[in-house]
Amino acid sequence: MDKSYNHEQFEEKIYKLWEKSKAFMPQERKSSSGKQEKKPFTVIMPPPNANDDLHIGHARFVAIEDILVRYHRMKGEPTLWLPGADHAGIETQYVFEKKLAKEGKSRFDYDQDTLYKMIWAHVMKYKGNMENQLRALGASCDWSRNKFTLDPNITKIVHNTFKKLYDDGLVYRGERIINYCPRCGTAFSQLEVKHVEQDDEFYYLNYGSITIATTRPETIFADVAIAVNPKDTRYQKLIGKSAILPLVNRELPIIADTLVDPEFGTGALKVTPGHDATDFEIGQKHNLPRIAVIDESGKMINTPKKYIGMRTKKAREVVVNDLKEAGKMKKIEKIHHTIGVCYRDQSLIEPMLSKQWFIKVESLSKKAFAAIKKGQVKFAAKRYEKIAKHWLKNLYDWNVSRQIVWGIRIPAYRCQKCLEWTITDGKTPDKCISCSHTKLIQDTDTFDTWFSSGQWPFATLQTGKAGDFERFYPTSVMETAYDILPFWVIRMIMLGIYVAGDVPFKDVLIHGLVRDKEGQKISKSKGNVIDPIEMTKKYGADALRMAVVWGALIENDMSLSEDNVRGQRNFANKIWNIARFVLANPSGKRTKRNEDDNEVIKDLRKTSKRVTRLMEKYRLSEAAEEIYDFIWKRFANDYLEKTKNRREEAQKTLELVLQESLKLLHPFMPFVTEAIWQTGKERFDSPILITASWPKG
RNA sequence: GGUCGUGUAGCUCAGUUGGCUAGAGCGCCGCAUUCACAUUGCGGAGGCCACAGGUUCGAGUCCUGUCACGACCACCA
Repeated sequence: MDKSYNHEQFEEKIYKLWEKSKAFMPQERKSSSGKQEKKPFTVIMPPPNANDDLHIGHARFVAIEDILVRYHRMKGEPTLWLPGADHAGIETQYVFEKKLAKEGKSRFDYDQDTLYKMIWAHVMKYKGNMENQLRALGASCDWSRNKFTLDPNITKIVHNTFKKLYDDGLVYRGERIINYCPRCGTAFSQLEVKHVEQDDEFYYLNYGSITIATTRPETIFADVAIAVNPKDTRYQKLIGKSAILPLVNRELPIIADTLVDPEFGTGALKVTPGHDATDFEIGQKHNLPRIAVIDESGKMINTPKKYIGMRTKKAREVVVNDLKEAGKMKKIEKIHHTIGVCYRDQSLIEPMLSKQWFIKVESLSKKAFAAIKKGQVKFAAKRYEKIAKHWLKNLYDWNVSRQIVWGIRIPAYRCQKCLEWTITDGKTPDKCISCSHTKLIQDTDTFDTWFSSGQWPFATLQTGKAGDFERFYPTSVMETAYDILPFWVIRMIMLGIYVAGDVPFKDVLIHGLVRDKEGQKISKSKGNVIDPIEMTKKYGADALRMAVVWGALIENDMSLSEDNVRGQRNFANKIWNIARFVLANPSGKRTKRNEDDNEVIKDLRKTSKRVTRLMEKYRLSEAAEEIYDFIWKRFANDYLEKTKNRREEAQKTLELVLQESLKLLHPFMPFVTEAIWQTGKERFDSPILITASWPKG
């Protein structure tokens, strides 16, 4: 054995050894007495986006899940960790469009089919890359069951689910105010809109009999009424009268609605149902028309001629100027308020009218809520249960259509004669369901990525090997980051219950983010990124894995610095050198244990017991520290030193303690422990560590 | 405005039904070198556990309030 552990020399070889041993696949381990196999332990990997390298956050989830999986595998449970990749609709298209822009091209230079194929090629490259990075981190997942969200049999399931929802009356196509990003050219769901605070101008405009205040004067042409609060004494006598829209002198009715806040602005609201969600609601109640003055590219329409075609920002300037000239601008104030921006590119979200496919969520979310309440889904950290429940109670109907090509095309076909829609399970229909006309055209929209990934646990198992779904569903634990709890976790519960008839997982383990050593969020713009692959190359996968679970509870954010990784590399070297010491001597024959031997074995058992208990409670950082402390302090610094003048006598005990230490540490640091095991395997109780038996407490 | 959460050594964090003489890693200081490992060993400094009240034989741990910070949500045009 070398003087220090050289990870580069072992990692690839050992990964291949594991794969060859088939340990990554769930093993049938019927006991000799013919009893049933142990209950399987199943984890569906949150599929990383197939559009980029893994980042440090991925390294943390890989470490956490792999630790759990390896632990349960060693306990002899048939263990399945099912890997996959996500096509990540909007994110991937966004990345790809940036790449096109660099070449001076845009998505509008290609037809839908060509663009789709180009993105496909791009994604396939990154998908393979990403999978190799998972291997480099030591992920012991079953590659024979690897899945991609755009696999034909997965999209088939997604189509079926949509059809089922439609047949059950849970899908409708509705004109609603949607969150539209003109730059991305697509609508977003409620969850994909970020709110940021900013200062803006607040314009007070003269509408004849009444003054209104607005931040968006360019939308006045879409006004259809003025609303005041019915209790507002200032305006009560104006209700039923009319106001005059400046610049175009259109008459607007003054109506009363309780949604108007009398404290805000002048207490009078310009009702613009075409470009504001609240106004839309008011408009519906009062049966008002809807006018759109901004189109999908963010340009003005349906306005006086001079504004048509202007971008909204420019239009605002010109309108403000015209209002001033017309003497209709009473005053301008500053206002600090919150606006919606695209979570992807931070550009302003335009609320606008659009026809989209919606899913009625109420019946689904109620069942999901009940499942959590009944404990069918348990959250390892209670505070996330609260958040999940909060979300399930506050969901709007889910807009699942996106105006992008990169995704699963919605199986909705529109009749060219009667304009009715025919929904199928993916097949092109022969004829329209309402008029039997035979010319139909498919909707060009694709599904929200979360609609397909919300079906991931049952979709992956139903399209896997025969019997997988029956054997592994519901899965044991869903481990994922808190920032996608509302996007993903609650949708999986909703759709899992609805389609597969049972919750998708029994436990939810939410992990926190990895931050830099000052506790700052990691981002490319801050320049504080920690590249997991670079760390792996420099210090070894074991060191990185240990570092990303070390020092903070799984559910909390953690700070990581290179020093932490280096420290764990030192620990890997420590166990290597312990082994070097122990394995240097020939295996002892019969030996007499003295008090030191007995004590260390007793402590080993205590440690094993504690570690096991901590693992069951997902307290991985404490388990890691327990093992670290035992191996470094108790075993190396204390016991091992005491054996130096009685090597032969203590040899058997040294080997036993080493063997059990390697087992305890293996889930955390799989490579170095297996490397040692293979070096001295004739002295240990299994030919390969990955499937050796977990120490008894 | 609402919800969730956080404030413990220089830094990053543990401290799970109240018993702590408050811990770990990193950092810092001193000493040790042909011993499995300097990717090391031994020793050490460093904390009114945010603040103020309360419950209790006993509170870092429970309750109330205050202050500070963070995340998320919301129809304030």
